Amino acid sequence: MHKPRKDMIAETRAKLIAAARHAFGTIGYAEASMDDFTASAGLTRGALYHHFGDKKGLLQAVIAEIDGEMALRVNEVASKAPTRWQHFVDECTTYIEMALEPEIQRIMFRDGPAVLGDPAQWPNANACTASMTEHLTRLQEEGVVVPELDPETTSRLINGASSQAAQRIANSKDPEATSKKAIAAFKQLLEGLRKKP
Amino acid sequence: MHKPRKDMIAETRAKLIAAARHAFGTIGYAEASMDDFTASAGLTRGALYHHFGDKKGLLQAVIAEIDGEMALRVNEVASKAPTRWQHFVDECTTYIEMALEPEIQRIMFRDGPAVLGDPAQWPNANACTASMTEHLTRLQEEGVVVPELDPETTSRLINGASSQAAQRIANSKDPEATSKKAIAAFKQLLEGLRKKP
DNA sequence: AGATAATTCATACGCCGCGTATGTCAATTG
DNA sequence: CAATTGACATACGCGGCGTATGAATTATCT
Repeated sequence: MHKPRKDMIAETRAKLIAAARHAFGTIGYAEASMDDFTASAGLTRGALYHHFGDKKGLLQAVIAEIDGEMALRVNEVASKAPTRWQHFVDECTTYIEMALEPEIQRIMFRDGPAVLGDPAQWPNANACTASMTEHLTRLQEEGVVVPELDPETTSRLINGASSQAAQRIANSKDPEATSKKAIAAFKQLLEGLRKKP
Repeated sequence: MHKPRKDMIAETRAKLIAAARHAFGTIGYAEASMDDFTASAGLTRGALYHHFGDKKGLLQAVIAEIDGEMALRVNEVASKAPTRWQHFVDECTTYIEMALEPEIQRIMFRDGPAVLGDPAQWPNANACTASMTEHLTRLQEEGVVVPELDPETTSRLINGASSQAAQRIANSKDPEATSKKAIAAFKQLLEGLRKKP
């Protein structure tokens, strides 16, 4: 009794994504040879081109997967905050923490934008920003955040700052100390969004 | 009467940098063929490898040149502001405006970081951030900006947000409207840095 | 000034990675 | 049980990169 065909396909797709994700996350997109990492999954480039069209298509699939995971983690952590504002701040700092992981940093914040362009235009990879945007909208409705801002624009800016913060921490000689400084500066910027009493 | 040798060398270096800058800024680093753009400068890859070591080395030279130009422009514009805080804000918004130019956006904010890594670690390409960092330090001394922040960290975060703002504007259907929204959000974030009276 | 060394670039070669075209085998469909 | 579709592997050619080599000009030394 063999597995049904659909399962086999899903399995090869998953294997390719996993192998590519590892290669992209370690040696980087440009240096990752398709022959090499398909072989490491027990396959060949034939399978890759069949399922994903080309190398960029596979990168998109990897990014979609990571984006989904990040959104899950962000919601999980932030949902425990007492106030909505705190929820929002936790969301942002969690974002920074995730961006510290080499794989995420490399794929989502460096090679991804270079190969696929502006992250705001990526298909199937906006779960994180979407969540942050929604919280900002709510905070505006509740009068916590100044009302004249465009939520999505704001969350994208925050996203950019997060990415820089993470890079700075990751490349630091003393990540612990740098992390404190970066998060402090970050929170200070966020304070600018609050309505003054 | 021939030109002295030093001038000839400087000229070929300049020609290579100019050709590469154009190629990198339009079709992008990865797509730019060394054979093609060296030929467009009337040279071959031999000259490139001799002067810059490899393709990355040439990218570094291009980046150093652009960075210098950006720092000049930022200082020029911002120095006309009445107060130091306004000077600082103008500096930031000028930064966004420059990041709107396709060549700068592509080379400094997309391909550059992907190929050379964290911009904070680039040699000979920190004039812009250095200037912003210094102004932040002064503003802290004058009591305008909250004192507990690390100036360089803060300016790097701002840098990241600027880059995102610029990308958002550049890819927008209505750049005029998006620009207003992005700069508004950006200024709001900067407000968080100010000491409350 | 003449010989030698060093510098500046061009040319030639081989390797590797990518994309496409083609082939093969299994699974589905009627 | 044919016929067809889909899922991969294999084979081929092209282009880009890096290096090794070569040629011509300029600097250096005696």
